[in-house]
Amino acid sequence: MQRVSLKFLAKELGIAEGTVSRALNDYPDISQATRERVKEVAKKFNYKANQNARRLATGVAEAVAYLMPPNTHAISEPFVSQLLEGLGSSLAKRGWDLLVVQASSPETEAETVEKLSSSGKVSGVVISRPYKEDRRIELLKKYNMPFIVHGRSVNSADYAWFDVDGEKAFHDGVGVLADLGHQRIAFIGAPTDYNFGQVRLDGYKRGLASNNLVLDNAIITITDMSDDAGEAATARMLDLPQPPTAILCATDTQAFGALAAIRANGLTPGIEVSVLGYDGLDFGKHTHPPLTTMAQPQSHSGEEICDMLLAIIDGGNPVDYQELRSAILVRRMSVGPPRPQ
Amino acid sequence: MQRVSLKFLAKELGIAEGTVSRALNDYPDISQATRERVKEVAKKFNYKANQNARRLATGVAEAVAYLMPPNTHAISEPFVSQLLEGLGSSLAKRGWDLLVVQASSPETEAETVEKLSSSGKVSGVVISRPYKEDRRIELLKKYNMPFIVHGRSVNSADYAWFDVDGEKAFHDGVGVLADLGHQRIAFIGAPTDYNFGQVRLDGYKRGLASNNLVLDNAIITITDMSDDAGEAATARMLDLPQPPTAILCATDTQAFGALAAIRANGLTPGIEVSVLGYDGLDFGKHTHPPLTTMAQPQSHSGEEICDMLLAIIDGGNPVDYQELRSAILVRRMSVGPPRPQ
DNA sequence: CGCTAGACCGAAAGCGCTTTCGGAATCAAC
DNA sequence: GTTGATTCCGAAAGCGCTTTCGGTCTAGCG
Repeated sequence: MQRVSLKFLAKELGIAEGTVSRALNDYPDISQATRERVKEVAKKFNYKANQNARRLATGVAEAVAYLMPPNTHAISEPFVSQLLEGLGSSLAKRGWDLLVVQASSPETEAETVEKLSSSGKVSGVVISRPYKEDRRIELLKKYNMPFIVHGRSVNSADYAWFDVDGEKAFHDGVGVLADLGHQRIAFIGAPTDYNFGQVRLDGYKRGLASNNLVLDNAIITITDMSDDAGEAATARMLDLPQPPTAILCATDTQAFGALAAIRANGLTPGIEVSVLGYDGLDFGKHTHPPLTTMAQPQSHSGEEICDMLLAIIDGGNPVDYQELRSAILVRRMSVGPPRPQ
Repeated sequence: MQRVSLKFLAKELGIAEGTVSRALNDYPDISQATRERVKEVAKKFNYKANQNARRLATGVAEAVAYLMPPNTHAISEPFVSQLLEGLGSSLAKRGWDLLVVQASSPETEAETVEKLSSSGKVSGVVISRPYKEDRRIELLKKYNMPFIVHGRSVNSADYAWFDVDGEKAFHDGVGVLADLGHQRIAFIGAPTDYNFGQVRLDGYKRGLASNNLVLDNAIITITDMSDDAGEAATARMLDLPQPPTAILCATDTQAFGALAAIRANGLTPGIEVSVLGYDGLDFGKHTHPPLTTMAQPQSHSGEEICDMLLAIIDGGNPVDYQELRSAILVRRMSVGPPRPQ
């Protein structure tokens, strides 16, 4: 199979290489006639420009990278999949590529970002779930690489981001529980070196204050975002002299574990102990009982993030691209009024 | 920030560009001394080769693409995430890139494959969940692009693949149900234009035969792979004059829906009606009751698939890379003996 | 001390495309 | 019929790297 290049087409058409290129790229200084002739022959021979050459010549990569969250198994988390899907389809429409890159280890992360920035492979990158202080963000800024973060770090004034207001969500979350009559509301949180972990904790605390509830460290557990961790944390807190009547979880997955622990204790989630999750996973419909949760409006966030990034690549000011969304409550069966004692 | 190129380094070092390149790439005709000197300066200036130039010059892309399954929302399916993660980490170790590409629409799929093959962007591709007759596979063969398919099409003799034996799994699946005493075993399947859909159906039918059970089309429903579809199918079959006592589902997600339909009918899954899923999703632990399922051994399949593909890119014969795995039964609570009538 | 091998490096030719620049051809207008 | 403006295209110079080829220099040998 003869590799069909510009040169080949040019020879075939009897015109210059540069002319073929300009015709294909719709330059205005090419007559309608030759433009059509060129395109026709190109299609006939199924010509596809060599992307590497094109990128080298133009200096634009027409590709963006998604930097996987640092912890392992992150991609299996639904939010990553959702995001990737949105990015992918949005990019595909413009003919751009989506690179998904994983740092092989936390140590090589900086290296990875640097390589991404200097190697010309991509014209922009999106990262998610930043730490409070995130090295990647600093690096990206330093290298002047357009980027957008899905989430925020503590200091988010000078870059583009797309985030859901976790502080508000958790503040309001204790609100719904308190309104139901709960006085002793536990919190299962995520590691606070993640900014979202910190923020959700902050929201919880502020929610307590707003409802004149006392903060009790005994019913606050910071742990990782797995169902097993949620289960262990719940089991422990249920054994307390004064167990909580409701549990607020930083992630749905933790909440799944919480439900299991409650049942294992012979109690009924939603009746004896309420559980409120966060994420809005569809799976939550199928838990026992179905999980009440605060859903991230992530339906088209991938597309939106992509659009924002593209705008920045086109020269937009990152600061103009900061979007804050609100979570919305999905009422299912795991939250109810406290049982009268 | 001065773009640091080979030329820049060469000038800095006072030696020729080509020499710098050869030093960096460990050519044997460079003295130990200059090699070290070059590498040191390269590191000092944080030199990263422009990948586009490199790829253009060498003709090798050092990247592979994952072609997303054609249906929408496919990426949210756990198997895709798992695969992507394995591919990504495996590739990262070698410094290769992972492209995830989505055809913007089914019509443009062929176009997408052709572009992938001709544009020099990648040196190999992996696709999953092929149709019985899959256009992409034909195209990939035609263009002589190294590839491996996750799954198989009907005619899988002449390319590389990695698959789980769905036929056997479903044959054995009706076996475990039959051994428990079930006589009326329903099947909720996936569209049979997907090869895996066909194969699972075939396995089910053969399982019926092996256990001297009659095949009744009334309790076979081919539908799509969502929980809602599973729920609807189950609801319908439960309303039959002779409802099934057990239901075999092509995917766990359908099984989740089946559980819901059974409960909605006032019955208890695992007691009155058994449900056996397929996929081995972790989330199945949290359904009500926990889902018994046949798990795909997908822990490191991404890595394995990557290794196989790389071997083919290195000139290996695709036919030598065909791996068939077996699903394993994960016993949870949704399967039990039929209730004596 | 002259000569032949290596060892090491410089020069240059691409890789396949884009894009600028200028020249030829065409056309209108005087 | 000449001029000036247009239109259209060819030529050529890169983009930043790799890789071949040949030349210089040193070392080793007789």
